[in-house]
Amino acid sequence: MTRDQGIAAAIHDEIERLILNGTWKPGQRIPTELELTARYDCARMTVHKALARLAERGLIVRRRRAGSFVAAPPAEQAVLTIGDFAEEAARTGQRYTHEILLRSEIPAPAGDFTTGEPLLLLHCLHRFDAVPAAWEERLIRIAAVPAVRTARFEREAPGTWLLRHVPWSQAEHEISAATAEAGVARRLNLRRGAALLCLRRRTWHGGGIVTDVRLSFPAERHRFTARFSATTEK
Amino acid sequence: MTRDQGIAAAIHDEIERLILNGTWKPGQRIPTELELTARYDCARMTVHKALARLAERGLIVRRRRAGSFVAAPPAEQAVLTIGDFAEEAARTGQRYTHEILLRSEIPAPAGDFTTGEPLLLLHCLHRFDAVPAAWEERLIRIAAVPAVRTARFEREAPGTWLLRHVPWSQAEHEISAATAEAGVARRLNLRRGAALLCLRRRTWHGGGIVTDVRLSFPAERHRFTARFSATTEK
DNA sequence: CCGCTTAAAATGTCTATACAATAAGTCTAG
DNA sequence: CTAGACTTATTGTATAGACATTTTAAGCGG
Repeated sequence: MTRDQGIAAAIHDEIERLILNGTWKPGQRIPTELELTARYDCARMTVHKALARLAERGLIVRRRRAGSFVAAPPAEQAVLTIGDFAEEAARTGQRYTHEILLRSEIPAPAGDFTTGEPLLLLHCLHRFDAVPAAWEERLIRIAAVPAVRTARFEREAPGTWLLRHVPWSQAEHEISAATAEAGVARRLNLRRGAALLCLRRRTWHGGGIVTDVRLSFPAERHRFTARFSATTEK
Repeated sequence: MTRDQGIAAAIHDEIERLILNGTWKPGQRIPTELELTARYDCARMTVHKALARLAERGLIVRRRRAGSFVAAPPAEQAVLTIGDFAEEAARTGQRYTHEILLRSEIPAPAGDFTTGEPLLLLHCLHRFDAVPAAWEERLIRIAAVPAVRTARFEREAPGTWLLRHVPWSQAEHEISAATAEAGVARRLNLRRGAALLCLRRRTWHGGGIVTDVRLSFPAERHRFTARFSATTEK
């Protein structure tokens, strides 16, 4: 991370280090741009760029006339990466397969969709090395992705297919736990009442909802992990 | 978001809009800095600043000599905000209380800590409106936060107290589901075998682990939600 | 047609300067 | 002592120019 070239990057990294190792504490005022300009013997714009980046990343807060201050540590945040199944399997050397168990066009129920609008309903079972790993129930608004009508989802699972067909969407995620009722338990090869880790994701594009998916994972076979660092390690 | 002042901000926002609404598609080449300089009738540095910001946010990819391209949409990511209990309760108008049920100094077991090092072990029950909402088991490395020895955790829960005493740490989160075994079930007033949503968080500062906490939530009373937008809505 | 060199296009960074915007501090009148 | 006006320190943004860096593309010799 410190291998970046450039004076501005060096200043940025050095100040970041001072903040992260506690030398400069939250609330403390840091030197002004002019002082840093002198210390590093460079142009003010160069210092400014370094500080602007630190401010954008939330490590410092800047106020005109008052100066720059080390920010208070943020409320705990976690950046979850919801991996693509195929990708995840590849990483762990497992074989991934999926199977569409239901495919049906239905009118939208009340809720997030415009009632009555045509939707595609899919049920899909995901397996890692032939063992059921996730159960997916998905609704897709056909008007948002007309091509979905002819998609067969044989090579790609619906989620992966959509990622390629709906660029730059927004999503809302909800993670919860539940106990398996009979239908899901049978699909996932669990006993009724087993704990499930559930992920619901609704995806939007250009103001309209695109898809609403619920994924259920056997508790002992899946977990979400996230590393959060103040420095948003890239 | 578009209320920012300035030419660079305006250019940034306009290009962002073109990408998000699909006018400029992933992979597509966007105009060069020089072309944009002409289009917006401003200095190259101004355009550069706008594009650099878009690149940092991951909406475009820039390659010298080749040009700038709309990036492929990222793998699904979700930014989870793990709210402070007290804060969360205040937001929903509930009354939050916590109770320390165990406090004990123990030598570190094998694992993430240096074996044998003195730790503080805490068990804590969190309640919303007197109803058990979360069960916390926490280890704190005393050497990392010596002040913890004298902290009483009467007004503040351990997590909140630590946030104030350990600035700018890093953390790793793990979310899973489980079924309640007897001890936890009793604390949370659940029947055995009920589904739990579990969060484990390990926090580091300056190279050393600070605390390792496991939180268990009754499945039907808690969920994590996260909104992800390409635009990292602040 | 291949591999090497060379030119050039595009982005990356820095400098120096100017002026704008904000808000903390200071002074003054009452 | 306080309200309001003024000063000024500090950050925010823009400009124009210079040079560095990277990598595609072109040209050329074999």
